[in-house]
Amino acid sequence: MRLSRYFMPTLREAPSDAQIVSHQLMLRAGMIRQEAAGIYAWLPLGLKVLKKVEQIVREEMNRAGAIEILMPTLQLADLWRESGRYDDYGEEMLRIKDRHERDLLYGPTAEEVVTEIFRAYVKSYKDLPKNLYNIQWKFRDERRPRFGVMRGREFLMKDAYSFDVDEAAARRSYNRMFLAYLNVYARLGLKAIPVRADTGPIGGDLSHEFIILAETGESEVFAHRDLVEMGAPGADIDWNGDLQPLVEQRTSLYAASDEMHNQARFEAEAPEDKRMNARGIEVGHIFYFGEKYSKPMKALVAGSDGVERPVHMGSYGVGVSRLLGGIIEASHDDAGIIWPDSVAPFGAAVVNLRPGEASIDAVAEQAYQALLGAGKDPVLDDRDDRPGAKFASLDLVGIPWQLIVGPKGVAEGVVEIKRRATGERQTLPLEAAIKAICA
RNA sequence: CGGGGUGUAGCGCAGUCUGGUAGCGCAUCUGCUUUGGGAGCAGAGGGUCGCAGGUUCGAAUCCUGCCGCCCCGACCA
Repeated sequence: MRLSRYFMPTLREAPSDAQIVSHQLMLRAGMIRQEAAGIYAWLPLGLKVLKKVEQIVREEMNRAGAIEILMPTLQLADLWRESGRYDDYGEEMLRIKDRHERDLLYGPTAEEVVTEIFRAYVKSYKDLPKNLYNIQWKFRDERRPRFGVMRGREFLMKDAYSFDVDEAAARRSYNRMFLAYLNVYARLGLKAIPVRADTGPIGGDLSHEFIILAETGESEVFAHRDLVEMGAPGADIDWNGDLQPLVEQRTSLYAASDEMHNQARFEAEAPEDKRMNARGIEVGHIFYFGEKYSKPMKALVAGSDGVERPVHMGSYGVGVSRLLGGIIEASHDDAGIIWPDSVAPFGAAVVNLRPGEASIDAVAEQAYQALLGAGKDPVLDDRDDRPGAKFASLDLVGIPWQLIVGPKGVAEGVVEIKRRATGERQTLPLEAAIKAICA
């Protein structure tokens, strides 16, 4: 991609409606455009990052044995009447009528739909367990949308739903998602803490929220330091094996958000030098809810004894669009966004300081082709701008590497590379520069 | 939904109190100079002042109503 032909409308100043840094930077970087309160159009750069985050979530879901489907955004109210939630959900549900005066709604979540799908086909314990997920736009008509994509009304969510024969089996499904979530956040360059969440009327210990650490985060989190340092389990664990020890390792250490926090317990369970008090952003929520939907909606499976019983379900959400805001909150500086390599809109930018000057163009093109061939998803900055303007906008949008091709270097047979995250620069021959970026 | 604010060019803002027909910076366009961290000079284009009524010789400015958006609170991925 050539920047001279791309659509990357960066702004020098942040629009005044944006209060938090991630919102300001997403607007300034030309990633999103607000179309209504809490509703955004995704511009090329924002869309690229959104797709990369989405793909990482997808890969980790698949790895953990979940199966992707795609459910509709518009749902029939009758399904929600079956579960009893149509009247309970309140003003946050966007209700719509079609031309036949049928009640529809723009889905805020999909338990009803997925349960309807499941019950239509699955009748036996032999077909369990199953985990179906989708990555789809949701709508919640928040009273007060804010913080850009962190608290929008329309948002992209990955929601997975597990189906099991009993609670013990459901726990195994839960464990897979628990660990898969940690892998997702790790790949996104985030430090995530699973904290016990309120299970409401269901009870039990099977509900966790995942909070990523960010100094500007909205919620407060208290945790044992070792939990953060322990990190993710990694891709190569035995997903069909017993995951309980790995989960227990991470749930036995103290971790709580402010509303669940108990200072006395914290002090009892973590020595003073291990007590961490930080700020974070909630980016995932998993819970087991048993027969809450399967019972009223008659999603029954026959057990080995031939008796039909409601299937045990759990649901697992990740706010995909929200994660973009979360990543930026966790990773930025005064100059702009610092994308982790895994989700950066472009892997590297080749900065041509003198577009139109044949000798420089040739080296820039060569660098660009080399990075392209190496699969780095590069962009060529051939804009007719001053160097300072180019550097500033590339820093702003957070491209991890800049490969700078200018007259001085080309005369000496070298280029310069700059790492966005650290500001570190190196002057190298082109070959070595490419190698360093691809390392 | 309660409280507070705000709406003037793509973005950031002044002008409103005290009515006289709209301005500044950035961005855009043209020309020249410049070229390693958001350049300089000269010139140009762009706004039914959120919408609808009303008062007035005259309304961005005063009055009424509506709408949008933002912030604080209560609720959520």
